[in-house]
Amino acid sequence: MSAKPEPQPQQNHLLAALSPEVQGRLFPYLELVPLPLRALLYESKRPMRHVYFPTDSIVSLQYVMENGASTAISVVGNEGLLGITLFLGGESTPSRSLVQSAGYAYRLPRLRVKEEFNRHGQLLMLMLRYTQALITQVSQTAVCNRHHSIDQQLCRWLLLSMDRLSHNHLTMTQEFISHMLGVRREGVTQAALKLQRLGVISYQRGLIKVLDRAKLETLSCECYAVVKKETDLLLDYLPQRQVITNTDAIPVAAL
Amino acid sequence: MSAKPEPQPQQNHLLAALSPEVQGRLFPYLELVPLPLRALLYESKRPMRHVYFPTDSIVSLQYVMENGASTAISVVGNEGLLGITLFLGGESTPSRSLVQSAGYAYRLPRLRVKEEFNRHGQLLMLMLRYTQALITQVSQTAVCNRHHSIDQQLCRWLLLSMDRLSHNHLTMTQEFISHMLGVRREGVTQAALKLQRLGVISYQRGLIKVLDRAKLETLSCECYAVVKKETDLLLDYLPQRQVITNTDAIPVAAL
DNA sequence: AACCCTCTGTGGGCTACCGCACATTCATCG
DNA sequence: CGATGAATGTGCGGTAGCCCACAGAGGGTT
Repeated sequence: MSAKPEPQPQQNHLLAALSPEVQGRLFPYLELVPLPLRALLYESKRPMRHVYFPTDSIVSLQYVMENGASTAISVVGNEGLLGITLFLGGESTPSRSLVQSAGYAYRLPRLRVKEEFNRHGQLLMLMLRYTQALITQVSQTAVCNRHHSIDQQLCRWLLLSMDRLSHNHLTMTQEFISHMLGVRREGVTQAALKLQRLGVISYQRGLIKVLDRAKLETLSCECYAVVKKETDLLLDYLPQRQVITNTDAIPVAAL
Repeated sequence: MSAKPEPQPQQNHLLAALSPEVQGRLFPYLELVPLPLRALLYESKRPMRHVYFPTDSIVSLQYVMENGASTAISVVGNEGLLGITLFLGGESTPSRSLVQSAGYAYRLPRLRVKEEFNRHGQLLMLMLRYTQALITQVSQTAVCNRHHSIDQQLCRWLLLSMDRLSHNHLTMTQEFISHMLGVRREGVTQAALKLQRLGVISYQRGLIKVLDRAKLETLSCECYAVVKKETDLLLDYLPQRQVITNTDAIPVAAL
């Protein structure tokens, strides 16, 4: 911990896209919190107290069923935030948020979020726009679950995770991935073996290294590209601060 | 058409939940449009021009893949609206909206929606709250696609559709349902046969009658109940107009 | 009445994935 | 340094859903 640089709020793309004025109001209330592997940010059906903005961590939204089986419906990293339910008007969701890659996040108490919302400005707009991207990801997960093989889904999962990290390795076991994809562990083993034999990845005991990202993309189903495109659109839309100056009206695009 | 009563805006639960004041502002701009079976409200990636509030029609949100295969990710009827993308800040989505049960909807031009949004009042709050319910439905579809049998999914689908109609019969062929669920037509035939033999439904050439709704619910997976509960929560939350009086601040629940 | 087209039912072979059981490898820790 | 437990590899039978081909069965039309 000694020499490791502390994450900055700007590492989160949404926080970075806010104008200096809004940043000035909000940043004093940001709290840096470490997110250890497998921590639960939100339990299913429990009230939420903060909105989280990951800097270098990855968090998965997971639906857990009655029999304990689960499926991840989206992956959130420094491109997004956790807690959209708070501003959508609910207190909780049927899903839970599980840390999939350890790191840090900044969090904002829900009261501060409420205050900022009542200004009807950038933060609201950003969160709405992000919600759009999230819906795309969840929808595409539904499609992928129906139509694509475990092999393809593993590629999609690896790519989505890689995009949210600054390095080319992931710390997660096959067992863990199987829970994320909602499939058997053995199925993941088979898929991972294929990828390793193709020289696309290498791994051992919970450490996965991506060796050939381009090939990984060709092996993935179209679902990854669709989600990536939406996420990139979001980023294109955000960082132009000079455009986002009106804090009185919500700039609903193209209306 | 002669004796058939014209649908009223209040048949849509969201429109009905608006205060008289907001209704007074918006209703003059509502346009009643017939939605014939299999009409497309929004094409994938095409700009949207209106927000639609179904009264007695049912519309499905569908994702279509490169090879033409498709899956419906949600069902929208008089409990909701179509076009959340417009206020989330996008111009289009990768999905399309297909009329699954003919009927009517009221629609509002996007400029009117924008105007009403800039008041930061009830309409925005309603749409946010509805978005929450929609996300739940999409997520649960993802889970269902992964974990449940065609039999169970057919039950879920029939129940979701029934809830949005005032009668107990559906006009849709097995072929059509198969496209909605993203499975083969023969798979739907098998599932439908089982339900018919159990006396739960009867059908012939595109007309399905639900005979034993209670049993249909027991045969369905938990996904239906989860979605139903969220939708009901939405309805509980909305119709108390006396509570929703502040049109200056967004009443973000529980913040 | 004959025809046609849509909708529904059925069968056979195939594959992906599941559930289960167990073997093997590797890192860590006493 | 050997033991222990977690992570990964493998095999086998079962099954749900796929693809393909085709056979009835109604309903509507001419």
